[in-house]
Amino acid sequence: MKKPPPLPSLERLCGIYGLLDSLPESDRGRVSSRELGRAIGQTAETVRKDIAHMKADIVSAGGYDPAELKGAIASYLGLRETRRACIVGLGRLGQAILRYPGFQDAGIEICAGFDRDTNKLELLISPIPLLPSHRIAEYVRAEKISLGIIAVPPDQAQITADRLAEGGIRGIVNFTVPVSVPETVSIRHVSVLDELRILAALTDGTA
Amino acid sequence: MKKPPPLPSLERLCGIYGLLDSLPESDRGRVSSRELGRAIGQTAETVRKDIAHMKADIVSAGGYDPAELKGAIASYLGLRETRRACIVGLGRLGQAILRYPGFQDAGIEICAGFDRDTNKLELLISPIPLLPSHRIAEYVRAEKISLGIIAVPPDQAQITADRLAEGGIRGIVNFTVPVSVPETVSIRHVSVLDELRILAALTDGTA
DNA sequence: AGCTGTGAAATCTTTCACAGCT
DNA sequence: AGCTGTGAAAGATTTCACAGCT
Repeated sequence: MKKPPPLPSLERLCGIYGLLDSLPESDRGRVSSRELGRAIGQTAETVRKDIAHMKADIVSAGGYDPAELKGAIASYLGLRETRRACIVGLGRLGQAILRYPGFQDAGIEICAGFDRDTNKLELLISPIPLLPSHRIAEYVRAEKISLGIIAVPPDQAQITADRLAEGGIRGIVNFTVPVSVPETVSIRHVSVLDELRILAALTDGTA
Repeated sequence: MKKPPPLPSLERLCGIYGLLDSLPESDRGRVSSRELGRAIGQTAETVRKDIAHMKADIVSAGGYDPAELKGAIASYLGLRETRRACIVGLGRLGQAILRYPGFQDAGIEICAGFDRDTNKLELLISPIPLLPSHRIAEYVRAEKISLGIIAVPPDQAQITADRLAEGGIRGIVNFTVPVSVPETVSIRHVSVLDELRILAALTDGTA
């Protein structure tokens, strides 16, 4: 990407990209910054600024062309080439992600699953390789996997992160407790509980 | 809460709260702003400012007492009384959340599940009531459920949000495509795909 | 020695306002 | 009439720096 955009802007652009991606192909009309903003809970100006950040030549006659905008975002964010990702932890959550159909044509390829329990590995049916967790570092490195998803029990979170880091992973989506990683690794923590608590705080009686 | 804190601060406080919550009870030592910051990826100053926002009387002799800090955050954010939540969509993801053990003693009580497919409702075994989706509004209102989780297929996301809103829900965690809700409802969108894309952008060759 | 609390500065983001284009 | 692009203003957040406490 030409110049690292502010993180909030990057997050919004990814949201917009996902939105455009889920738009039916048939939707030939143009889309305005106001509509985009409403969909992701932002103002039209913020959306325009985000788009302006990209400094892409976008035709903006009465709104944007969805396909063109999507392409511009993809180029800007480096989403053009598919990134290889793996999941560690094949419990309920891990399997749900493993089976999530949305990764098709989304620029992300889930190409391996890991679990500590070798019995489980044999029972699960999957089109992609499922391997024991002790092979994470080796396999990630060999297969040039750059992104990882952690969906293991809390007490295994840190060792999982360590193994991924050892394999040279670049980014981690962490569904468990916070872990520490080397500076070379970007990490995104996601927690339903945290989200629910944020909502609880936002909506308590006094608010 | 005394005064609505900035959203980023609120998010961090929730993160810290979760962290303290997952700390072993035995951990009698005090915890410093630096440690907390490292765990959630922030500077010590930011953490201190967040804590200062609460204007709580916290003893801060060489760090904070975990239990005291946790209690202060709980009071401040209105996390003291348990909030009732429901899940809509009992596919793989919905079930994973339904079965997630972490809600115990976490101030959130998942007290109903909904799905469009009545066959599925009968097959699933659950200690909490599972009901058909058309009953959402009625049940949410009757049972005073204030938070909802949307884990349905994309094409049902909007109608699900509408039903939750109709039932008077206060907040929604949305795992699907963006939906629009009345201003009375707070919404948090969470998407693995978005997170992976953000990481992809953050870690592409040029970064 | 280490840690917190906090004003002040610096930085980053968003909003406003309006010119220009279709 | 509606929409984008963008400088300038406003606003919010983070970082700095240091006094004060244990």
